[in-house]
Amino acid sequence: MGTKAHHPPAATENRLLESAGEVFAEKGFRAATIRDIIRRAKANIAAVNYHYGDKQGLYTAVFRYARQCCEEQFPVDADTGATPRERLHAFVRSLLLRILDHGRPAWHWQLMAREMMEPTAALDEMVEQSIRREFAIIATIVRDITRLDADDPRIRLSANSIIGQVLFYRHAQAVVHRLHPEQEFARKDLEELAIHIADFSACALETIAHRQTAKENGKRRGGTRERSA
Amino acid sequence: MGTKAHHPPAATENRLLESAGEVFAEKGFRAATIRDIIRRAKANIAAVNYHYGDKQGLYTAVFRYARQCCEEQFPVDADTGATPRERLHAFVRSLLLRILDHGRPAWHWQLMAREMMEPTAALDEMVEQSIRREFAIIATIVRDITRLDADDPRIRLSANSIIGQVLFYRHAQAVVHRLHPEQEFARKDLEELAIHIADFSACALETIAHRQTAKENGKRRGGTRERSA
DNA sequence: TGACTTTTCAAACATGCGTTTTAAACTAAT
DNA sequence: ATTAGTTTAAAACGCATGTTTGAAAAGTCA
Repeated sequence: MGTKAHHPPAATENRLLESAGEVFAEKGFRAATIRDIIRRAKANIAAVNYHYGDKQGLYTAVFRYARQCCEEQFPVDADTGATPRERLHAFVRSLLLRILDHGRPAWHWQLMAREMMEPTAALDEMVEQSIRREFAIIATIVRDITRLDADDPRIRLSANSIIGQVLFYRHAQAVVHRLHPEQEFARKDLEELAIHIADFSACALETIAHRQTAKENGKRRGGTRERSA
Repeated sequence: MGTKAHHPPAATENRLLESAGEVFAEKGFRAATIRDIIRRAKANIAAVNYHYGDKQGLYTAVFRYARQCCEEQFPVDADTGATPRERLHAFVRSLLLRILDHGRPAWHWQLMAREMMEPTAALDEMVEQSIRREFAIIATIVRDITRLDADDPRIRLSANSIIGQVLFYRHAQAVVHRLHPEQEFARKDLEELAIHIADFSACALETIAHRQTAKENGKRRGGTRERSA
């Protein structure tokens, strides 16, 4: 009851979700004001309470809306590319573009970044329904390149390393801009950035892979682990 | 006028800075309330306006205080270790411990992480007086390992990759915990983590270095750049 | 059209916030 | 002890915010 009975409308609800997404992403949950949201949405102030109960209800609705948009716009391209190295590049590129591309749903990932830093209940839902799946994909790629055992902790660590390199440009964007003002992140720059991160990571993973095969070849010779520094 | 004329006191000011640091780090500037701060500091509500003018003044004071504490507690250990690889490990370890160690000034880096995401004027000061110097250090290490030209963009990109791997565990801490609840970040785990990140990065950098020397040896043969995928 | 539901609207309410004010308590020098 | 200067204390002010209210408007179906 309430959410049906009209096909063309729901326009206010959509405008509300879009505006709320922008404002929540820009200001954060607390600093965002309902009055600002409804002004952008050209709606009345009581609309948010009528449709979503209260501010928190609107917030969680925005989150569901964002995830839904993200998924239909960027289907998880797990099998793009034949070689593991190509799949690594595809993964990095996809994540990087989603995070930084100045395209339409620009606020989705800004919201997610906020949640990562200051988690609410919305983050749990997001982890279980999106992030865990993505992590499994990159973990598989890492495993294919390194040929490590599935439960080797280095797989998890390496996957974190790769994701961390990408997310850096979202979380520390302000610092990067201040540190290197000349660097602008147009589409072309993002492509080069994706190539670097994928290459950087692939080099590391392949070295680990070589160690692994070397150890397997000389199994009997020694049980000690090699170290770096 | 006002900040002298008493040696033993200034106790309220210090308690105010400590409490404010905690609260600002936990809640963010906007969500933090003066009443919460002065309650923890066991001070009167007018104290913050008397000593720092207003809430914003307290915030910037807290930032200066945090940077000062950080610097005297963790002097930049640029020359620790002989080989570039050892220096890389020392750098990563130092940054990782500062960011995640549950030691005393726990809120300093949480504050910084907030500033990175939602920059105010305080970030500019921080970039110029701390971050830029740290970035130069890691850039030098990268250059020593790869032997790239000082102005090669790959140096900047690789430095970002290294820092990104470390900062990931601060910025996405909530996600990491939800994804792998079994992983706890005690001191021992942090040491292992530092070894992984340093090793992962060193492997990547050394592969880049090998490419570089190979290219220098066969200079005349071709001007095309090698690509990854 | 006319009863009925759903949505929009403007105004008011209650609360928590940063800030100001006024005075009291304390400290130290004369 | 008196005085001047500094710090603390409690109460109040003004304002912006989330939320509620009650009625008007729009839409739906007979």
